Amino acid sequence: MRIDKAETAKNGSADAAKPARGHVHEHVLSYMRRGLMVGAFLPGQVMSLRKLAAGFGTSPMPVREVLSRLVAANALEETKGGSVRVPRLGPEKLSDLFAVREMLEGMATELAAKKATPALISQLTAINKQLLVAIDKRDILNCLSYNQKFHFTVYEAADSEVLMPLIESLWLQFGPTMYMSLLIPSMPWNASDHEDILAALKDGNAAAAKKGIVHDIRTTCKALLSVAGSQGIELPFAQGPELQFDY
Amino acid sequence: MRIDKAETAKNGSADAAKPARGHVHEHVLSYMRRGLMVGAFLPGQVMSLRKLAAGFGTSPMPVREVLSRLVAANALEETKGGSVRVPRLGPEKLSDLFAVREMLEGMATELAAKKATPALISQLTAINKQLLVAIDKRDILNCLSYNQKFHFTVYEAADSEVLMPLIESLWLQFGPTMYMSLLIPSMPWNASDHEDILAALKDGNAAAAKKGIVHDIRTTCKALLSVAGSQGIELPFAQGPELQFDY
DNA sequence: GATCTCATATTGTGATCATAAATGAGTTTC
DNA sequence: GAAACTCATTTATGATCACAATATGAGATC
Repeated sequence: MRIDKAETAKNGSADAAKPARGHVHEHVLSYMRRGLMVGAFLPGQVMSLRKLAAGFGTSPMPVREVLSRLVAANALEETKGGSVRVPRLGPEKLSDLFAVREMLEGMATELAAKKATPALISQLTAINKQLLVAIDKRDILNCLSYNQKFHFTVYEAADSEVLMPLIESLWLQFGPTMYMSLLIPSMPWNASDHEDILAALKDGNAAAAKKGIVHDIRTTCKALLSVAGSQGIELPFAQGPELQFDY
Repeated sequence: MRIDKAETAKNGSADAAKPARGHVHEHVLSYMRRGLMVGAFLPGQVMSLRKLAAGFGTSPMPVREVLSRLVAANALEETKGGSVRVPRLGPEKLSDLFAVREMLEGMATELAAKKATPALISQLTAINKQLLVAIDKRDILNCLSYNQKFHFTVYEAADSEVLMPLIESLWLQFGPTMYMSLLIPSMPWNASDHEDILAALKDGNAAAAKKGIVHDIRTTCKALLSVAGSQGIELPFAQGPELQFDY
């Protein structure tokens, strides 16, 4: 897809199909955030400003802003040449990342448990049911989506404007690696801890809920490290799949 | 200071005094990061793209990128109109912020204590001595500078690429409020916990070091909340002082 | 005297351009 | 045959422009 100069330059004429009124970068940002968490971009992949812009059908400007923000959130890193790419996470950084996850997400879960409502619990139950379906179908995209939705729904209930952005930053960082690891046959797919978390939330047992999340995170980390250690996680694709999933 | 069209447009001619070779935004970013931590910008202050650019003697472009990144780091917030400003922190957000600080910086200190070298300890001792001088002279800028340098030197020793950016994000968030509070006469200035931390590091006592940092953070939080609660923290300046300090 | 209205100035946003660095392919050389 | 060099393409970057939305301030009205 290419940018047609004649169309973009005189966008003031016709082209009523342009609802984007000065908030193009928001759309690009949310797309890329979701894409990072769900496997649209792979570790090591370099992001070309112009190519991405062409893909979105915009000028490079909004994409520049978005990439800047993602670099600031440590979701992307800049190369020596000024390009940005999806970071490759080594074992040390991966365990660092997950140790901080345990801390932050454990704290958020504890807070959330103290404010949990029946509505929240039924919502989480529904999400988890959809997650189980995705796991059963071995549908990576929806698996990642619903797992993310489950966790973030819990954390959202903590109602902390400070914790949430930090947690999001962490998820953006390990998202691409997580996707890669799910492609490896030996990687275990399970959401068994979610049941315990739900039970703890029903009981209003904050400590147990926290313990459940921490265990979930620790299990994921171990699985990730084992597949990252055995084989070098190097896959044949240069680009992830189309970003289409029903969440 | 204004941008002279004739000079900037044809920068390829003479003007050998332009070391900035495609890394202008880096300079702007580090300046603004430090400025936020040290009181060059005040809570509620709106940042004008063009005015800032004129102040830096550049086009608005590098400033746009920097402001974007600071928004992404939650150091600045965007208004409804698309402008960005320094956030005003309410008591709830302030205590949220400091609760997370305790967690993250406590963890970093624990890690640092396990890797502490004599060189680090003597370095910290020197910084703390300078901090005490700044406190004695009631020099706000250097007080904030050296306090920040003390803390960050500890955290840097933890050697975690994950923790450090998160902690920096937190400091950028409470920096302006911290500066404001130091202007209030009733605000206590002390670094008494730093001695305990140094002692704990010398002993290789990670738990004690962590406890020291947590106590330091908690004390700061209480002081901040008390002055924020009593008076509404509203100061006569529209802009902070010039950014000049010898750190 | 306070409020509303409207003209003006200022703002951010996206597009485009110029430039220099970096990348990569192609060729040459040892 | 492998290493190194050259050149063309692609890259990000900063500056500038056009436009729409917002904020500002003066003037008129109640």
